[in-house]
Amino acid sequence: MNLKELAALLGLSQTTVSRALNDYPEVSEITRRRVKAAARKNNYRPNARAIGLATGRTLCIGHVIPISTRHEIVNPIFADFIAGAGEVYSRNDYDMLLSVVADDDEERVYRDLASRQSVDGVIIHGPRENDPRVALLQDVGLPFVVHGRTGTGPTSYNWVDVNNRRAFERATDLLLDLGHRRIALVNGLENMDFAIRRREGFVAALEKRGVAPDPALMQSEEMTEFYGYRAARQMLEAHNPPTAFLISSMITAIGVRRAVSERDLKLGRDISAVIHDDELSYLRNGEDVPIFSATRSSVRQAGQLCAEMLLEIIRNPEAEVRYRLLEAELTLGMSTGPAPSAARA
Amino acid sequence: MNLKELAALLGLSQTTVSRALNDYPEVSEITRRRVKAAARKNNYRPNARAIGLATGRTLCIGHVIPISTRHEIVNPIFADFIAGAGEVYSRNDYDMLLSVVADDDEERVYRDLASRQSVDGVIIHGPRENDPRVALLQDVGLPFVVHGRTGTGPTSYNWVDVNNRRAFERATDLLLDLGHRRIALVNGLENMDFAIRRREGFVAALEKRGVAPDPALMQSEEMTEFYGYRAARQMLEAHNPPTAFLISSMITAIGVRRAVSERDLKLGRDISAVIHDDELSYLRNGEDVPIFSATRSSVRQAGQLCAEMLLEIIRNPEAEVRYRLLEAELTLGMSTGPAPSAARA
DNA sequence: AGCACCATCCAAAGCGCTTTGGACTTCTCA
DNA sequence: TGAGAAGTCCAAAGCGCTTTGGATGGTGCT
Repeated sequence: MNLKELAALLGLSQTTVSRALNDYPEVSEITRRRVKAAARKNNYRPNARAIGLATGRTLCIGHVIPISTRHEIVNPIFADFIAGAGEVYSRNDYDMLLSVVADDDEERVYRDLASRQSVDGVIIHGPRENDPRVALLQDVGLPFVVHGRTGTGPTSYNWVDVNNRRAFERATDLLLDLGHRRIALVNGLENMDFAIRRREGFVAALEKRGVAPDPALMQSEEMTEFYGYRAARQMLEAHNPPTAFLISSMITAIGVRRAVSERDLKLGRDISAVIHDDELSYLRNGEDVPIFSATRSSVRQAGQLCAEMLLEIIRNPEAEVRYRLLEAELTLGMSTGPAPSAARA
Repeated sequence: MNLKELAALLGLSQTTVSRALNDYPEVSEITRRRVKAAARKNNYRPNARAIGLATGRTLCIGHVIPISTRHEIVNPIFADFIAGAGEVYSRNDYDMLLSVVADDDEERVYRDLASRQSVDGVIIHGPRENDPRVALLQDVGLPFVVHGRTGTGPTSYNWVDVNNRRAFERATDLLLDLGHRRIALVNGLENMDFAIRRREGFVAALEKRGVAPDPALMQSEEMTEFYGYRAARQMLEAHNPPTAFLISSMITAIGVRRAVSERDLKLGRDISAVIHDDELSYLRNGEDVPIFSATRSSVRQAGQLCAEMLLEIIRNPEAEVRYRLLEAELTLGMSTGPAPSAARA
C-alpha cells in the first residue's frame, strides 16, 4: 500500500492525503480523521527512502565503530552506549545506521556516509589524540557529536565527555590518603584521548604529593580482561610491587583481581584497587555494596546525551557549539583499604 | 555532485554515465574509463536513497536488539555478533540498520521495517520459546535468518545455531566423569530457546547416569555477573552444596568465581566449573591455558555466518530453507578437577 | 449584490537514480 | 553493395514521497 493507492482508495489527491497524515493545517479536521483511519486500517507506512529523497533528510544517524585491526577487539562499552543512543532515536523516529570498520579505513566510510547522504549526522566513538575525523567531518559538513574529546585547548566541535582527568586525580588522591605510595596505573591505549587525560590526572595527583611516578607501574593497552591479568601479575612479581591499582575499566579490573587472588592476596586487604566503572548493564559493580571502589559514570547515559545533542544540532544547525562535561562520582567499595606500610606505622 | 551534474560535465547522458559506472556492457571501454576517472576525480558517490527508490533494494540489513524491559540489560554477546556480521556487510557493500527496542513492542518495529521498506532483510536475535517473530516475518514476506532456533521439530525458516543441547550434555558428562554428583546449572533465562536446550542436555546427561536433577541446583536468570555471584553464593551456603557448576556464560561465571573465592574456596580444586564461552573479544578465556573448562563457540563467527546466509537468501529468494548447526568444542581448562568425594574414595 | 477572504482541495514538478525502448553508426558477410 | 547485426549512446518514464502554485466554493461584510 503506497500513497497513490491510499489516495485512490479515499478518492482524494496524494497531496491531501500526505498533508492529512503529516498534520498540515490546510486540510479539514474531518478528512484528516478519515485519512488517518484509512491509513491505520490499511496498514499504510510511508516508504522511508522516498521521504528521504523528497525531503533531503534521512531521519537516520550513523555510528562508525572501529574494530582494532591489531587485536580485533570490540569495545565492550559500545553495546551500552548504543542502547542509550538507540532509545533516544526511537523516541524521535530516527533510525541508526551502524558501520563496523577496520580502523584503518575509517576515513573512507565517513566520506561515503556524507556523500551518499545515508545519514543526517554521526557520532564519533573513541576519539584519539588529535583525531583527524573532526576536521574531516567539518570539511564535508556532516553534523556530528564526539563521545569524548580530542586535542587540547578550546574545542570547535560538539562533544559529551566525562571529566577523566579529575576522576583519576581524585581516585589517586583517595589511594594516597590511604597511605599508598606504590600505585600502579593500568590504563587504556594511550593513543586514545580518554587514556591520556586519565594518566595526566594520575600523574598530577602523585606529583602534588611529591611522589615520583614510576614508569614501571604505568601500563597501557587495549582494555581486555587478559591485559589486566598480565599487567597485574607482572607488576606483583617485580621486586618492588605496587600496593594499589588504578584501573581504567571493570573488565580489566576483573583480570587484575584474578592475578591478585592467584597469589593468594585479597583485594581490599592486601591490595587496593580503584576502577573506572562505566556501569555496564551486565557487569554492575555490586548491588548493595560496590565490589570495587570506583569513579563512576554511566556510558548508557552518555549515549543518550550524545544522541539528544546531535538531534538538536540537526534541528538547529546554526546554533553555537555545544558540549557537556560529566563529573564521575567517586564511590567507596570493598576493594580499598589502608596501605600495608601505613598500617605498620 | 550528482549524476546529472557529472553527466553534464562529461557531455554524456545520465543513462550512459550510470551504465558506465555500474559496468553494463552497452558502453564502450574508452568512455567507461573516462566516466570512472571523472567520478573518482569529482568524488562522486551515488545517493543511496535514490538507488533504493529506483531499484527497490536498500542494500541494508536490519538488526533489532531487544532490551529487556525488566532489567534494562543489553546482551553482552551482541557487540561481537555485530562485529562479525558487520564485516560481511562491509565486504558486500551492505549497510546495517540497528533498532534497539523494548522487548514489548518488537512486533511494531518489525512491521515498520517491512512496510517502510527500510531493509532488505533482518536477523532475529535471541529467539524465545515459540517465538512469534518467525511467523510475523514469514507473514510480511521479509527475508530473515534466526540466530538460534525456536520451537521443536523441523524448522521452516533459516537459522544458524550452536548445538546447545549436545554441548551441555557433554559438559555434564565431563563433570560426572570427574566424580561430581551435585552439579549446579546456572542457566540463562528459560524463556530463551538456547537456555531450554542447555537444560535439556544437562538433565539428559544426569538421567543417563541415574542422577536425579535437583531443582535447588538449577537456576535461570538474565546472564549478568551479579546473578552468577548471587546464585553461587546461595547454593554454596545451602546444607548440601554443589561440588560443580555448569554456567551459561563467561560473565556469569565471573560472578560464580567471585562467590567461590569469597568463601576461600578455589576453582579447579574445591569447586569445579564448566562454562559456555562465546569467545567475547574483550573477555578471552585465557591466552595459553584456558581459565575455565568450556564449551566454546565463537559468536563473532556466528554473526558472519548469519550475515552470509541472509545475503545469499536475498540474492536467491527461491532457494530451499537453509540452516547451520555449529558444534561447540569442549576444551579443558583450569577450573575442573575431581570431585572431593571421589578423591576421598 | 458584490467583494475579499478563508478553507479545502488538487495537478504537477522535483528529489537522484535505474531502466526501457529506441536512434544512430559502424561492421560483417552474403 | 546492401541488409542485418553489433556497438554505442540518449530521451523519458518511473520509483514514492513532499511541496509549490493554483483552483474552487463557501462565508462574512459592506
